[in-house]
Amino acid sequence: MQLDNRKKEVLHAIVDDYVSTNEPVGSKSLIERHSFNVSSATLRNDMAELEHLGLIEKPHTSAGRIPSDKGYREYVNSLMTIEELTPREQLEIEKRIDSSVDEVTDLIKNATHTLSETTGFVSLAMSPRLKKSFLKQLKILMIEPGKALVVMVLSAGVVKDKVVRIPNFLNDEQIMKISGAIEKHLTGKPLDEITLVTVESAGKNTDVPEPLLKQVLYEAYAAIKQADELNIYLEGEHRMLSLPDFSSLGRARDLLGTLSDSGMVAGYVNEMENAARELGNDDSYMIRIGQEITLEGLDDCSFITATYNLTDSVSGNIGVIGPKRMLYSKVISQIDFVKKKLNEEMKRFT
Amino acid sequence: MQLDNRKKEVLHAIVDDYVSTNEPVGSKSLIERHSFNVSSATLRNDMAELEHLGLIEKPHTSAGRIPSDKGYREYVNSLMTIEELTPREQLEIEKRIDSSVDEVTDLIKNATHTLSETTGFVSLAMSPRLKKSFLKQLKILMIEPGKALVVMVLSAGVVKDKVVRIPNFLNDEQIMKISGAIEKHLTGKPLDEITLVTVESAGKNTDVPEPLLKQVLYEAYAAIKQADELNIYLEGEHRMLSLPDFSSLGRARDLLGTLSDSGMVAGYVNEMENAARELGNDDSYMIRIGQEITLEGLDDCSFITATYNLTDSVSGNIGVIGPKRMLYSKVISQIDFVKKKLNEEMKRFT
DNA sequence: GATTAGCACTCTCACTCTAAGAGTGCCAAC
DNA sequence: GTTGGCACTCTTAGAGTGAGAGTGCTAATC
Repeated sequence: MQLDNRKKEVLHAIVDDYVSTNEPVGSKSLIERHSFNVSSATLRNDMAELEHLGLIEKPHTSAGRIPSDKGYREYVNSLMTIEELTPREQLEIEKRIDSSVDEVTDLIKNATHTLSETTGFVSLAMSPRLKKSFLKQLKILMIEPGKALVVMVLSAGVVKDKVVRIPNFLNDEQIMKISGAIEKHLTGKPLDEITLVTVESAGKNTDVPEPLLKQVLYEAYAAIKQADELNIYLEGEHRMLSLPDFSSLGRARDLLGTLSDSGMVAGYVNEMENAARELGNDDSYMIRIGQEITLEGLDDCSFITATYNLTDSVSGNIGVIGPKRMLYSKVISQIDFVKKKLNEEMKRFT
Repeated sequence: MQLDNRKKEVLHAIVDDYVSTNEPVGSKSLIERHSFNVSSATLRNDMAELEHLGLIEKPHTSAGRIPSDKGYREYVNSLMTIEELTPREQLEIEKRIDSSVDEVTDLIKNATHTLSETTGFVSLAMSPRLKKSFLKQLKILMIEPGKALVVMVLSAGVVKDKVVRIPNFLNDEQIMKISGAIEKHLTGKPLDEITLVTVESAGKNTDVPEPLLKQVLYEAYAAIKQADELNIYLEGEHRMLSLPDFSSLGRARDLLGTLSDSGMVAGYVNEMENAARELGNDDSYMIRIGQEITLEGLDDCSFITATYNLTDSVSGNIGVIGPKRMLYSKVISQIDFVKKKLNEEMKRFT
């Protein structure tokens, strides 16, 4: 995209004005609001050119221009400058991040909440991808005949558990043996290297009768697999209803309908993460604008995420879904700052 | 409320027609749609009377009538007849209730989901009130120096845990001793009879140095208290946006805004439950209509809940928030049937 | 070649006006 | 107590209008 300097400034100004006023921007009001040292006719020529390039568009013939998805993309990639949050804003966020919680999950939920409150948009976070974390402890506790609890402590400081069914006849001692054997053989192994075969061979030399043993091992395996399932936390969906961008009930309905399927949103966040890795993206954030988002009903939204790290190899995402018409530089710094604080807090757990 | 038979029929018909058409009901259309053997002028007199009694109202001078909150209340209390679901509808619900889950929480979430899908409204469930359930097991597992996991098995078949901080110097053996002592003394005690004093006296004769011991006991106590905290599961908020009753964005915003504060909703459900108990209500459901609901933004809603039982003394609520203008008899049977299925499934856990 | 002033043209938006339609309340008669 | 009749009220949809904002084009100017 080769744009001369003035055209860049014009696009920049159009995005800024449109974001702040939510009105299509005309050549005259551009002149009024900014100090271009040319006439409105000249800007009209520039604007025609920008429209020709697909960076801005008109809602109708006699309206001003609004940025297209491509225009926002250009703005985000090349034009905007990201400013640090003011100390005051930073303090506001720091106050909200609760550093007294004892579980990583609570910390993440807390950060999600903070992000929704500060941006005023929908915020979301994925639970950490635990595939690369390894087992530090695994205990099977008898709850009652036929039922046991598998408790796992993972290297990333995360505790997971799952209630499982076991054969009725098994006693405490037998369960302890199996539990001990699994722990002994699998401690230190990353979750994604643990398969049903690994678990079965770990329990091999326990003197528990074969079919019973096998069932317990299977359940233990299922518990381990469940531990690395991804969760997503979404918050602040209702905030979208207060934005003029979603004053049409239809759009709002489509948007909230899509967001209610949290599994789908989680899948999309993963897709973004993977795409960024493949591209070797070195930005601290990922961004998708308007139609770039393949989820239904998010055409008028932008989706911004960042990656937090629990350990070097265990990470997750945190981000925001807001209207396309947002103050990108501000929102990006907010996400970035929350992520930074989250990373700091997470050191306590590992 | 003494109404002669025809007036009752008129109110019944107005509610029915308004619920199905979402249009104010006029005297003429009442005659057309129902076989009253009188003229529209007579109905107009009856309607004037019903309006005088505050049971129906006019949106404006020349519109038909719509039921008032009081009218709906009369309808629900005295006029409607609740019909059983058809076998087909029952099957639909049975298919959705997943009987393979191993944890009570999952079962409840599943029932909530089912209820939202079948009614098309917002559904909600409260976690069981565990105050009256008693401790069956309590184990403290060392996770790493300074950190432990308190695992509790409760009489109602529920497993709870909490990560807690403990003094760094404590070793596995000391923790086991404390854990054993607590379990020995508190097993069988209902949660609401366990106080900090009880826990402290339970751990008294452990030979662990005083200040360290005290901290662990306090954390164990905190874990027990956290176990009986109430959770609420809300689902299907976005469905309200598809209803004509919330086609005004303002109303929709207020409603979803209120629902986003799940703690507040949970408090309200508790209040309903307590009020019903005090009144010795023997209905299988509780219902609040329009302004009877003290939550902001729910003026156009009705709130219906039922009580499920995990054990004789451990119960929770499940219900629906929908528009006032709903098919009460149908929705009530749906809630009732889901509750019944839920109760049946819960027997597996206790 | 870039910039500008001027102007005709287009489209939206807010307003007003109007007629149709639905429903009511009341009165006098049955 | 019930009914037919009728004047009255209020909403809604549609049509028409003028103001306002903005554009694109042309011809002149720097």
